[in-house]
Amino acid sequence: MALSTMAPKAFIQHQNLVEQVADYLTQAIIQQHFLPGERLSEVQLSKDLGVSRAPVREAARLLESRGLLISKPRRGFFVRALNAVEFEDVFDLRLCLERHAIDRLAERYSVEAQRALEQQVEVLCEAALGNDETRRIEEDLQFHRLMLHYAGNERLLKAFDGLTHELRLCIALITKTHDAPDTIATSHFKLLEALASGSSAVCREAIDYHIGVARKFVVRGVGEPGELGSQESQR
Amino acid sequence: MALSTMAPKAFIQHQNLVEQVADYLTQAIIQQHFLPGERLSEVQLSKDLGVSRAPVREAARLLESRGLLISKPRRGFFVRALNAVEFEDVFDLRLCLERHAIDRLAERYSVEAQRALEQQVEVLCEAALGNDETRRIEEDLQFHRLMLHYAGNERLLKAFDGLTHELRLCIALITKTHDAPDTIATSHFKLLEALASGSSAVCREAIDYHIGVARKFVVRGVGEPGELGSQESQR
DNA sequence: CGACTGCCGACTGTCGACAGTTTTACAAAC
DNA sequence: GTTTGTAAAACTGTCGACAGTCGGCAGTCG
Repeated sequence: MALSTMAPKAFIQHQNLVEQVADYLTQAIIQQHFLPGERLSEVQLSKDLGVSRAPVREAARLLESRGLLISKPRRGFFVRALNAVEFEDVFDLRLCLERHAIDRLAERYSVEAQRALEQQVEVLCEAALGNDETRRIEEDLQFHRLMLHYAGNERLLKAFDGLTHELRLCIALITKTHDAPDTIATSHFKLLEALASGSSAVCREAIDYHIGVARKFVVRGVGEPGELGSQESQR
Repeated sequence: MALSTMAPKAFIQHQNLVEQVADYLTQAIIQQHFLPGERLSEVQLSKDLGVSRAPVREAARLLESRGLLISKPRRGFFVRALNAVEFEDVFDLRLCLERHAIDRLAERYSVEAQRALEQQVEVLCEAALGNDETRRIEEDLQFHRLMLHYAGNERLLKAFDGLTHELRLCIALITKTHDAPDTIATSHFKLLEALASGSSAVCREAIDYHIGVARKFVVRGVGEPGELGSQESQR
């Protein structure tokens, strides 16, 4: 067999049914095939996907932990609905994490990190010129993931990853976030400049501005508060 | 019936088996009945607890999302082991969240928030005098939960709650964190003073000091890096 | 005509079982 | 003694099924 020529990491995707179902559900929610607040029937999903209820349940639990679904005991799972306050909260938390990250990163800004970020900005700019909105968003998020990664705190990155699921939901709920390509480029270049300067204050100002722009784009157009968004405290 | 005199919220606790199993597992891990890195057998747990494997699996998934367990495909669940770096990361993230929270809280410091926090400090001081170490930790965490809550960002609080599970694990892995009662008291009173001052800089200094002390107490005595702690990136 | 009560359908929570895979134990060969 | 190959045992991933519960609807009483 020619297996030796392949990447050492497992290529045969042993992708669990759970992950497949989770991916399917995530896409369906992001693309609004399920409306916010809608109830998801486990049996219906099992039938549609041709699997049993066990993986569907586990996938739903996974999406619940990611904030895309809400579980109500003996009632089932509902698609998370976000009101304006929750929108603000998500972006505020993002600001919190990224402020900290850029601060840490400025302290330990290696050439490796610099090159990786510059390269990602190029990829992002290229994506911004194309028509694929989804890819643009993903490359944008990837840039920020890299920032968090090189900040040197994996737990911080994990928290950010947890937030990105909701972030994608926020972005998806707004039909148009299409910035002009040059806006995207300069906005990210400013972050690189700030990092290169090494100044904590400059970095903070840059990230505040950067996220402030994104927030403004998204928050505009959010209407009524949905009542399904906030799960009550569980202690 | 005298039901009308009781709280309107549901009294009969519909506690799922999943939650019960999750609580049991959490306690067992915190109290080190399961050692870090140890493999958990689903069938064994089902037999021990007298339930089927389904709720055990779901509870394990829940604890995985909380960072107390690690799942390896086709291998099962393992108790999370934390190395020194991960310890630092947890406290660094905590610092990140609480810095942001105290900043937000200082902007909107209501008398209601002030009274709630002061009351909680009293409860904490009382707990510090007793012998119940667990209760002291819980009351301490509860104080910080209140801070996050009154900061006005529920998503921030949720992130903190997610972190507290790992935080408890960190604390549990250290045998002695026993601060003197007066240290605990003054440490928290300083936070109240800082909030009352309304100065962002003062607040930041106070929270940095507060968490710095806690971190020092915990990080000391962490030895070898455990290999099970870091799950590789999944994208 | 409105409110309450009991029943019905649908669904979730839980269970036991089967198939495929990983681990372990053991024997054989170098 | 170390390594390799094989087989059994244990375990996870998945499935179908049953029981208890929830929401809605019809029937009944005031």
